[in-house]
Amino acid sequence: MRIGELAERAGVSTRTLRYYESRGLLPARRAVNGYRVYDEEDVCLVTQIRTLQEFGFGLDETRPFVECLQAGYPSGDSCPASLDGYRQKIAELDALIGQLQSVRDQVNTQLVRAEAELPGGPEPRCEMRG
Amino acid sequence: MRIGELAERAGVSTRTLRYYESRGLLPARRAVNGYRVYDEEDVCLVTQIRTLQEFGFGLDETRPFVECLQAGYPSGDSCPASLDGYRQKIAELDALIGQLQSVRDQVNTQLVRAEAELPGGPEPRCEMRG
DNA sequence: CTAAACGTTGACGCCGACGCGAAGGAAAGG
DNA sequence: CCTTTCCTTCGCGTCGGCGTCAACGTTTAG
Repeated sequence: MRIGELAERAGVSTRTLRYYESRGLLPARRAVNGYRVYDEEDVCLVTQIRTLQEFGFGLDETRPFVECLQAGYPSGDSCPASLDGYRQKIAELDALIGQLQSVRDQVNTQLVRAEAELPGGPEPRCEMRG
Repeated sequence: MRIGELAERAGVSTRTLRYYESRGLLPARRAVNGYRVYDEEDVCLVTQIRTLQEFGFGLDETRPFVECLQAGYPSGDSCPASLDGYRQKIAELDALIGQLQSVRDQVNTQLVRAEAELPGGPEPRCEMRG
């Protein structure tokens, strides 16, 4: 299988595949003419990467999963390092969600206050209410 | 007041102020020697921008607030357009938080499944379980 | 034989909000 | 006069994950 077929089967662009290779994920054998050659497992590998990307994983963060597959395990999350990757991402998401919730509440507070002040008079000019 | 003083009083870099000017926010009068000249209101203006930035507003999204202040209103959110800015940002935050919650749950599901499979046998090789 | 459809490497573009450095003018103090 | 500090504009670098040429070689179908 060459890069075009892999790209189509994995639902990504050839540019993406070459980029993955340049980043050290997805190594490729080469044919005599220099063309990259892939096998069935590489489809899984790329699919794994894509799924994690949708979960917000950066390419570097997919590495444990990729290495797990390359080591011959049945799925990318068959290794402890991958599970840690999941746990860390969950922690990051929780932290981020918490921050966003906090910001959301602050903005909402500002909105409510501003709505209450609108009908009122001129109010003090140029206040630092952050 | 020149750019250095404004920068210090507003807690930003001079580079940032020049950038704001280049983006059409924070216009500056010029002294005969070409130096930028600011007044007290500009401190409020920059402070307003900074606060919104902390809320995740892009520079363009701060424009209604800035124009509101420039129009002479007591605070950046004294105008209807600013309130709409708040509302839209809240909506964006809610949407984002919802997506992140969804992703978090999906990752957690994967984690639980993978943890359950780890102790088990070899399992099918190279599955597309996303 | 030729054109189309693949493949290769290399390198610039994008987005946002600046950081950072160059090369120079201007003001203030000793 | 000299030094320091401030100011000016210009323009590249950053980060991630590619998109999009360019310029060229290979394979395949007609």
